Amino acid sequence: MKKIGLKEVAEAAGVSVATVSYAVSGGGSVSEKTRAHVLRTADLLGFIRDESAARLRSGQSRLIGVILNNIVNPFFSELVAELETTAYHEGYLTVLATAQNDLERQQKLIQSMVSQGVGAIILSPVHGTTSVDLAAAEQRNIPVVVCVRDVPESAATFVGVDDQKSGYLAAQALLAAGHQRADFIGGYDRTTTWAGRKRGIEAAFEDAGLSPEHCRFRPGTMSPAVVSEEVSRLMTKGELSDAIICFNDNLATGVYSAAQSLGRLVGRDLSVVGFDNVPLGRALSPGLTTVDIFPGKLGSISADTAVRLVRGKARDEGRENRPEPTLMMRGSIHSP
Amino acid sequence: MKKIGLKEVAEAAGVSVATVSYAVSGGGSVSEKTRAHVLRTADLLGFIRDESAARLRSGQSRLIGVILNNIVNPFFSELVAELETTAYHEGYLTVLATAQNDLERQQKLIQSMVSQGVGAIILSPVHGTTSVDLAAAEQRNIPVVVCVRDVPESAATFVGVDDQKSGYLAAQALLAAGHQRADFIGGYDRTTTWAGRKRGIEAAFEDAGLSPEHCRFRPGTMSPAVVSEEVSRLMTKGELSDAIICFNDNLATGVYSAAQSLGRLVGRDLSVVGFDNVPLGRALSPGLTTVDIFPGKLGSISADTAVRLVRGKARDEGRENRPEPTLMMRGSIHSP
DNA sequence: CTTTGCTGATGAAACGTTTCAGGTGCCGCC
DNA sequence: GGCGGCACCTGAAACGTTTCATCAGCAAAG
Repeated sequence: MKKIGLKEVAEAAGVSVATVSYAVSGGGSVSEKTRAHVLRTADLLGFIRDESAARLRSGQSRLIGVILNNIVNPFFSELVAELETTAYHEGYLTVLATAQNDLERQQKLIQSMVSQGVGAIILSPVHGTTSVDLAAAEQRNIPVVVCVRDVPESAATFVGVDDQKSGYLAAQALLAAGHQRADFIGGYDRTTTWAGRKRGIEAAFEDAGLSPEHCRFRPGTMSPAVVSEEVSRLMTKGELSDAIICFNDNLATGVYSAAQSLGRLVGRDLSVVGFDNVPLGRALSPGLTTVDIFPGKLGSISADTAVRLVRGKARDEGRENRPEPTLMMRGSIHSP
Repeated sequence: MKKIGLKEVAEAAGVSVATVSYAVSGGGSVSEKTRAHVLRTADLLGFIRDESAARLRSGQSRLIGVILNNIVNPFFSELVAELETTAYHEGYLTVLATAQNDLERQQKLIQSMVSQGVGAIILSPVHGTTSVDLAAAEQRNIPVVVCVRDVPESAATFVGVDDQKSGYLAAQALLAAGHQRADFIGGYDRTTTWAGRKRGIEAAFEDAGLSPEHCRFRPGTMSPAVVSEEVSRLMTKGELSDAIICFNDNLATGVYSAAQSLGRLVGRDLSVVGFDNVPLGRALSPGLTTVDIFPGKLGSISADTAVRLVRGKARDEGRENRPEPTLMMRGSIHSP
């Protein structure tokens, strides 16, 4: 079973290799008749174009690299799902990899992706990423789209929501219900996302005439299990307020299970609010009040931006269509 | 900023292109001294190997294709997460795409992946997939690993659990609690997975001395929202038993929210059991009793199998280490 | 009739690697 | 001193595609 390449098709169709190439890739000038004929023989023989060779020669890639921390978090599942779908419709395949909070691994992944010849990289950076970490890609003229978390002082295009506004909305929801204190649990404090939300929360407290000290900030984890353990511990020691802002919905499940095992009821004994608005939050009982940051939309915007950059369009367009964070009210907030 | 290839490194190091190639790829015979010298200059210049060219020439790929229906289902998130991690450690990158229950799309994806030159394809097939759908890959000698659901009459390696046993365990859990009837909700009846579980459930009823007719089979959806709607409808009409087997944990969340909106309590007024054992099930209250089929393990086994096949090892090894489905008891079952 | 221009088709040179078939030089052995 | 053998290195031919420069043919214009 010999491999079918342009050459084989050309022979069978009685034309030159160049003509076949133009016919299948739609370029050049080929008469309608020969084009049809070539295409017919091509898929008669089962011709499949070799993108490796095409990329080598033309430098154009139909591959987009995606690097993120952890795809198990439903926020990223949703993001990736939409990202992949829009990329597919634009004719691109996605190479997916997870960096798992490991800067060195992220580094290697960027290298590998460049090596594989992706046309662009969509990156949700590990905390601690700096602009020099993106150099490997940018040296080779591979555009980078930074996603969800920004990387400081980088010129790369950023796709994400206004974190400060998100934080403000979350805190405001609790304050409006009459809470005077809160705890902000989870996340990594070295990310721009965490820092932005913190500022927003503080601003909300100030606008309500309360010192920002009324909110305790407890970053450090992205694992629901750890949050659950931490909340249990703090709660039994009485060191926790009854208003909890979780860094994301996924972590909020940790609060729910801690509450359950201590016999407290979310929405009656304590208030919880999250970020992301993933489907999971609707399944919890009571439903989780959360700040919707439209994970799916972030995915499709990232993909769109990436393909625009691959195709060499201007860097700045599309920077404006960032979704607006929106409060999604459900039953997890009570009035003290 | 010119591109740095073997040639540039060769010039800078004062050796031939061939030597550089051998040095960076570890083959051939190169003295330790020159190898070290070459490697040093290589990363001084920031050399990054072009895998497209390498693949073109050698036919060896460091890419593994993964095609599944829907990555939003946490079962698949877990599977993909482990898959990607083990592939990474073996030196492979994964190209991820979703077929979204669309046979034609799956077809195109297989083509694209072959075209991109993946070394193997891991496929969780759309319902209705037959062995001819895999021809495009197998003609080009690209091994296919079929995952979770099998494709009938295919020679491809299969990685998945014993579905019949899983179904048996789920039903048995309900029967042991004293239930006499049940409803099996969700899933697609044309998949081997659904059919296997159905057989297992029927077997359990028979072993308990009950006619299999005591269980109603209601396949047709993979969406929690649809399940929720369906359960609400059937429940208010009184057409539903109080023992529900959900095709997977993700769908079970639909039952939870339906129950909540109708004022019924899972674990007191009705029993629910799922399949998969994803983290989500622990966050629900009460915790979801489920049949663990080890999504992560399935992912890593698939990856392992795929790289073994890429490297040309025998087809049959490793078929035996399939995980055993295991019942995971939590609070979602009551005794009527 | 010659020139110009245009359409459709082609030959051949890249792209960056791998890898085969040699080619040096050097050592040790008879 | 000649020779085989070894370790190390190199030139050059592929791999399958894109794409530039060219060309044949033909019609319209001069």
